[in-house]
Amino acid sequence: MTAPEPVLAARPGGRSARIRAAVHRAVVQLVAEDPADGLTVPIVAARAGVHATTVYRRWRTVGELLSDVATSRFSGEIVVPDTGSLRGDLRRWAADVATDLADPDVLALMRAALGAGGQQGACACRGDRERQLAAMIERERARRSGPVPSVERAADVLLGPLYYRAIFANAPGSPEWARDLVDILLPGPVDPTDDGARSRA
Amino acid sequence: MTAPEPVLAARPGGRSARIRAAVHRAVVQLVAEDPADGLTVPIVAARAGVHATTVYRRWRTVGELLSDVATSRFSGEIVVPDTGSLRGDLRRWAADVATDLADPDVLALMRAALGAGGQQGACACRGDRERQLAAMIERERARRSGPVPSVERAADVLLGPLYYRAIFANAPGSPEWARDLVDILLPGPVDPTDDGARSRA
DNA sequence: ACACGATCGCAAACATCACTGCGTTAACCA
DNA sequence: TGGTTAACGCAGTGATGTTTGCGATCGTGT
Repeated sequence: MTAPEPVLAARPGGRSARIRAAVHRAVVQLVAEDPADGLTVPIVAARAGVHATTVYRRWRTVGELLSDVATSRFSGEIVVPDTGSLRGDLRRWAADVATDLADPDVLALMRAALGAGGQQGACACRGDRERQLAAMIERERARRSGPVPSVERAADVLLGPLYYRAIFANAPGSPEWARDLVDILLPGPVDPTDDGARSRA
Repeated sequence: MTAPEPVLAARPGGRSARIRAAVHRAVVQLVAEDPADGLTVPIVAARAGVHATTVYRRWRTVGELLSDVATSRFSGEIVVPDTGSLRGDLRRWAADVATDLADPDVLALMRAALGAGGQQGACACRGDRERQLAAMIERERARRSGPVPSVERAADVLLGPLYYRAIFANAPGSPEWARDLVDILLPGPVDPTDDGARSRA
């Protein structure tokens, strides 16, 4: 009642932020270098130029650390486009996601987060993407009155193939391929004006 | 030229097979019990009633062990149906895969194999499924002369959503939902006789 | 049934990891 | 600008994981 927000107000100051960034960077590097090799706290700490104790205190286990890194990496990296139509939005967005998933380092991070982070890690990898999908579909629902695909179906048809190819087939799809996935979700003739390709105008 | 197959003929006799089975069973159990907890060789060995040395010698790392277990688990578990039509085959097969993926233990094993096994683990989880898909499509190609979807597209539309829901969304689809995925791959009116549901006749 | 050799169990040595106080640094606030 | 305290560095310790050499066991072919 006295102070505005007294409880649990952390101290995200300069040093903490610097250490957090260094550790995150170290994790990304190490996972990219040798995905199979078991990641341990001392190794990460050494690479980050930080003491292992610090890592143990901020992130209890390697799994939590990986989940945290994955959450940061897969949040805000892609922006929701606004082309004026759902088809155009989805096409550009799918192409962007495909481009992002084409980076081997990203794949290594996702696999590591899935393995060590379990349920937590899985959510870290897909949470933001599904939210973006929901935002685009919700916007379309407000725009038009006709039938709009559900978020679930959009995730099945778009994120399913995208993530499957990247993680399991280890052959990330091209942006063009990803763009065409939208035609599975939205049947009917393709309106040339609803293109997700970078307009040169 | 002298002996039939002299070189590198291992000794897959009774004891080796027994130990292999015990270790595999231990891995499945432990991964199912606590997916996030880091799996180590001593822990697996203790559960299997085998000495850690043996595990270290047969499988060099935990990653290789997990890949091996995943390969065994995801091979031969599902048989390729033969209903007489591609649509029927795929519908029943997709439903079977969905049923298999609904087991939390299977999900835990897949995540662990992805994390520790890397590329190897990923292939272990999808290899047999994609081969089955190719077999069904190849059979259809020999049966009819019309257009038949490619294996790649079938994997995108069927395995993509199936695996995505299981691994990332942690909400495995129902067999009925999986069955309907086939209608995305094979457009046109659904022939009632081409059903993948268990016929009660 | 016998001999050969691959595989396993065992124990010890070694390396690494995970955790715990305590002193020090530096971010936050008045 | 100075005090307060959360967060970090440090060193030591117990626990755990990994490797290696040797003797024993059990499958395999004759």
